[in-house]
Amino acid sequence: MSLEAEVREDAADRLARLMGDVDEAKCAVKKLRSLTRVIEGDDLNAEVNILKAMGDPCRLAILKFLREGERCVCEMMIALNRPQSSISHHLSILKDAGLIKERKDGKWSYYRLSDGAVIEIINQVKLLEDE
Amino acid sequence: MSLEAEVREDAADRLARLMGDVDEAKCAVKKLRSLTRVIEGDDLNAEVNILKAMGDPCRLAILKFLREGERCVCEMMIALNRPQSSISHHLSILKDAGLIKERKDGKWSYYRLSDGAVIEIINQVKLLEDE
DNA sequence: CCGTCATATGAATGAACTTGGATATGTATA
DNA sequence: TATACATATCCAAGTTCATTCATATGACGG
Repeated sequence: MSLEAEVREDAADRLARLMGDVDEAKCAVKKLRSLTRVIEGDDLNAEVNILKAMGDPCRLAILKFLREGERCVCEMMIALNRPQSSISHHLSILKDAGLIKERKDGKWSYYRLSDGAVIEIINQVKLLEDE
Repeated sequence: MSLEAEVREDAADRLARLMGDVDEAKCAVKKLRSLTRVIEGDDLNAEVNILKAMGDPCRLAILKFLREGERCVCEMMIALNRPQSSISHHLSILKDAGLIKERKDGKWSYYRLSDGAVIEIINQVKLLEDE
């Protein structure tokens, strides 16, 4: 039996003891695992990447800064008061996560939010924080 | 001059050169810094904590699991197939961030989402991911 | 082409985080 | 009071991540 299955078995045993009735417990385990499948049906990793990308002070500040519209790197350096390599690094993480889009124009790179959902997430987080 | 101020000065010089006009650049810098103040006016740290708490595969799965309602630790162990110490550890992070609430009943601890905003954030993240 | 400029990338360091086993805490039951 | 149990906390090890200096890339102007 795989290690993973053992872990499950252990937990299932607990539940059986908890519920008293073994058959009932088996049924409950079945239901729980079907929920697992629903959760894992989403691409958890992609979603985690988005949240991880937003979960950094510098990057969240960048996103908030971009609510106003398109901006270039040197403006962010001033507004956020960080070295260029830091801003550039964080921008690439945000871009990889699909949160922002880039437009190159000569020497300059301009960035903007890729979707209104980003603003919506920021707003909901603020709602949560205010409670 | 503080290191921080030097960084700003450096970036401001860049902008001045970029815009050609020093006075115009000073004005632009002023505007950028006022935006900074707006961004930092929010409690960035609290917001980052919320996003960081959500940005982990196990914790996001827990939150999705709790969409269905109140659950105890042993159910999460089965559904997410993780050792008890891991589930417990992640629950405490989610609780500290204010994302979930706890109810103790005898030996058992039950957890639930603390606010509908959590579900809303998860939905918006999924929207972003699907694009 | 050559130097300058805006931005990206590489590399090294240190801090923060996840993980899981071991142990502690606190509750119920006999 | 002693035991079993659910959950929390501790600890050590491995991993990921942010930071920033140094360097590379690629575009513009002379």
